[in-house]
Amino acid sequence: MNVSPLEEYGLRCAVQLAALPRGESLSAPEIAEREGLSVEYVSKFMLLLRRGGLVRTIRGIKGGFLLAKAPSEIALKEVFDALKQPKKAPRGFCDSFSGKSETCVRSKGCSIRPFWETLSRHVEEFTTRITLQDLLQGEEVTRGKTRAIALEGASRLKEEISV
Amino acid sequence: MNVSPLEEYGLRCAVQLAALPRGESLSAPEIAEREGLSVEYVSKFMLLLRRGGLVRTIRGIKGGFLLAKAPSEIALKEVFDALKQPKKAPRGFCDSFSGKSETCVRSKGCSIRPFWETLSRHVEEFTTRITLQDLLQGEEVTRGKTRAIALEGASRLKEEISV
DNA sequence: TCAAAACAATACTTTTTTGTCCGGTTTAAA
DNA sequence: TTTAAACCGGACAAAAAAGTATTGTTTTGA
Repeated sequence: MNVSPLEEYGLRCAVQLAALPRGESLSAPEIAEREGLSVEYVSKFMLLLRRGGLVRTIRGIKGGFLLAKAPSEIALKEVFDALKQPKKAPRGFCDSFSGKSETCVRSKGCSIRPFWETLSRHVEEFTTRITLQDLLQGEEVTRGKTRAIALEGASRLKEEISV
Repeated sequence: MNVSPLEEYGLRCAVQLAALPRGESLSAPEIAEREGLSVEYVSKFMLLLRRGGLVRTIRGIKGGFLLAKAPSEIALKEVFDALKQPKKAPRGFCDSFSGKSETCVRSKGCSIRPFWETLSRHVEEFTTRITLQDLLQGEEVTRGKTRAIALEGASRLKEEISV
């Protein structure tokens, strides 16, 4: 239950692009310089982000990267999804079954799944609602928005319960 | 942002112990059998859980493992903490600074930290409040409790805001 | 007392992930 | 048309994590 380097650095690079004036681009060496990473490594993230449709590239000398959409249109979840390991499906509880068995031993009556599902849902809610724009606007806005999400989610729960 | 095998399997093994009648123990081969894991692997988890103070062991033939506390006294967070890699501090955003710099490049004005902190706090809230006992009691109870936690957290937020 | 079964702990192997390297293509400008 | 700077993308190396093996210690009971 932790953040992979790919996720952190990739998000940081995306934020760098989000901070640019609309229409401007940034080259890999420039991003690498700003984030203190190697150019090669940054290139790797950017390729993933491009394949995920979040970033457009300009080739040739004077080339670089820019966001494919406005920062306010890009949810953090999109960034994380783009950065996921290409082959590997993401691990949740119960996805994995252990070596000896053909399928999850507890396909039925799993004691862990309900907890895991609820938690995942909350995380997903956050990451789909917070955008690059929100991060740009800094601490105040991010905290404010997360509060709003929590409150709203809670009212929805209340309704579900009272029905 | 995913669950490590250690965390999942370790928690499962803990749940196996929680399901036992009070005072009874379970041997590594028995746990391994029930979870479809190798005995050696299970032993590894159990060692971590013991070092974390969550599990007591009985040595010798007829030996085994049992919880050191009542299932209702063991929060999931304790289990996860015990299973963390011994040396490695957990990765959060901003913990890591990249190769070239001595400290995090964005020690000040980090655009990612407030988001990350808020999310972590929520996750922590869940894992400290849900216990092994809750998992045992099944889907209904777990879902109900997670709802309650969400609602309560939201009211607290409301107070903070209105002050 | 001895053997069998179980925990203890560390070393080892395999797999996955992280991060780098390098030969290729594209494009702007001299 | 040549050159330099940048992206492309797969191969490769290094580090971390997952999972196994092994050797040793403890205890029960024949």
